[in-house]
Amino acid sequence: MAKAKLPDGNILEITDGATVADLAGQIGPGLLRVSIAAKINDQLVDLSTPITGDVDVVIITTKDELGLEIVRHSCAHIMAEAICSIWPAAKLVYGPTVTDGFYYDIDLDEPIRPEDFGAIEKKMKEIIKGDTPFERIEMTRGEAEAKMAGDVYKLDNIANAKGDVLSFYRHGSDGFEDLCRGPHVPRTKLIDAKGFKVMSVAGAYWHGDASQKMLQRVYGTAWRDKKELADYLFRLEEAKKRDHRLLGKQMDLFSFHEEGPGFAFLHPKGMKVWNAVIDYWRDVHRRYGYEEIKTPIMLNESLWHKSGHWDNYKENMYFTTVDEVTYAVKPMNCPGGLLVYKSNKHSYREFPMRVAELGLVHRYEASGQMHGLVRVRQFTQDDAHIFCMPDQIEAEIVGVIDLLQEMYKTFGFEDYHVELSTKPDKHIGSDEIWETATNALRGALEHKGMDYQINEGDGAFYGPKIDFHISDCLNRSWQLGTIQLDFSMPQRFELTYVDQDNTEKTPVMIHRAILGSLERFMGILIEHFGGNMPLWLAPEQVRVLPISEKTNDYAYDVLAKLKKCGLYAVVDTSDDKVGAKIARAHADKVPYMLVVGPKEAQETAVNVRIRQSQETQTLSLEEFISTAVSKNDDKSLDLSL
RNA sequence: GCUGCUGUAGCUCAGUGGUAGAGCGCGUCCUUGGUAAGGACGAGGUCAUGGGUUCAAAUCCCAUCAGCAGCUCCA
Repeated sequence: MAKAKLPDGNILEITDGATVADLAGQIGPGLLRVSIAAKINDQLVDLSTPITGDVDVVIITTKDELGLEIVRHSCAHIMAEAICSIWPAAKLVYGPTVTDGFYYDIDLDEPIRPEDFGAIEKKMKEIIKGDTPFERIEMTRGEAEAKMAGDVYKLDNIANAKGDVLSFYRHGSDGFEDLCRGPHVPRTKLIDAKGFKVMSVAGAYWHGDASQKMLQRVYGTAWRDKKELADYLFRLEEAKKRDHRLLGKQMDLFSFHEEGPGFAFLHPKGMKVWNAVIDYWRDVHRRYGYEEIKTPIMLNESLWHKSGHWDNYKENMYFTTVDEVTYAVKPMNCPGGLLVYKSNKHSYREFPMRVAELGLVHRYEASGQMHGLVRVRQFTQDDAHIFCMPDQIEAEIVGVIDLLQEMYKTFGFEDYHVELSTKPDKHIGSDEIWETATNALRGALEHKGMDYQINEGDGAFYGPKIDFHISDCLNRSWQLGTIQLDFSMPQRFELTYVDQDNTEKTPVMIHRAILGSLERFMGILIEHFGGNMPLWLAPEQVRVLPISEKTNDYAYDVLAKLKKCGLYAVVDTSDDKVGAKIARAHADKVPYMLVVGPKEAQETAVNVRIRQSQETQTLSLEEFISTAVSKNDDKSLDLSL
């Protein structure tokens, strides 16, 4: 007798060689109906797997996350069959699951188009409704190779597979087979025929290598049922409404033009957000002991030879020639900053020396890389360089992280992730200095108790780094802050300081940015708040809505007082009804709407309605202003009065 | 950069090998209305750009530019 130990501690005895499905049936017929696969001794297996000996068994059902992933992967197989039946020339490459769905990479000369999705889905539904079993077929590596002879993609998959026994899965009335480790749902009908959708198709290089053939990657999503799918599609639509490119247009914050691809034009309202960010940035940097400098946006080409940018980065740089002298538009601020450093002799007594610059840089990004404000060709880095001695590194990194945490918290960002990148194969500097520096970075992160991921070998050639990433409305991750140690620049530029013993030494240089690019940061801010900016960042903070022309005079009085107190206020004297004015103020995402009519005019009061709320409250004008001003000054994220 | 898709009024989008459309916005007028959109009239478009096919092209074809999705890249 085999013994199966269940997660609840119960031990069931079953006939040796009986399958997981038999076991599930024994526990309860209801369980068998929703069972998809199982874990035997932590190994994922099909329901049809026989049980031998004493084992731990966890049965995976449609309700489990893992079950859903198996449904998605099985759905990928079914989509592959559907595509092969429509395009017999299609060659299958690789079809894994991803967040919320799956994709299948396909090599097919004829393009698959969105208008074909309906036909693919129809065929998939037929296959699901045919309710054929997923059968596992095992064979040796040699047999698998013989079976797939001539199919470069599957032979490649076989070569990459581990172990001597490989498996294929067969389903469908036509006996569609695909190389796969499994497991799969036992029968096709375990996938809800109304719970999946073919989403999109895009190019993807084989092996993710741009020198390889471009395949067609067909994306799909699959859920437990129709409702879950509908919820997902709804969430996706809602997320798209937060897109900063859309909101930037709707809220009149910025624009892009064909005349300058990748160059953002900030409109008056966008500038208000921008300046609020910068004012705050300056305030924080003063408090953390930074000086600020400004260096030219273009400098003689020779400087970029010296810095190494010309050798490593010239394809991405802009150049201009005047009077036969070539200038390079800076892609980074450091060389300019180093010239400032070199203008004087420095002593260890000045260290740590923290020098910040809001530097406008240009990088010629390839056309397909541009994305709204978050990937542009001209952007403003909130850069700073810290010059210090080796034993000051860790304390300085801790200081930068403190500053970063304070700023992110003020903006309401809690949900960022941290990566530490270490020495790459191609690098400069001794192993010893790399180790000291990497330990300093790690030590600082640990001192701050931060969770981080290590990217082994992903550092810059000139030093290790810590990056801070945050996701946009569609869960695409973008880098904001970065802290990089640099062993290259101080040498190339022969930076020195005079140490205690009166000898000249080379300082350690730390590059750091907190917001990264102000443009990118603004894009992320907009998405983070869905356009509903907190008071201190709102481009229009208060809108005064007179009930009729008769109270326009009072409305202008209110407006004047608001402006005098430094609030961005506007009055809406259009001859719309107050309901229409409120609707428009909501659409414009104005934090406070002040409705004023004869009643309010008589009492020098305002009837306040807060954005996204239905409630109103009447306050004296004085009280409203003092509360709003203090919330503005405190950078409060909360609008309630 | 690569694959696919898209480009029509300020914005969002219909549309068709034969006279250019809607809603919102904008302007004027009526309306002076108490909390999520009152009414009338009007202005506004070389249908991205350049070629080609055709009696005829905004529509079909090619190229270019720009944007979108994904891939690759981001020293």
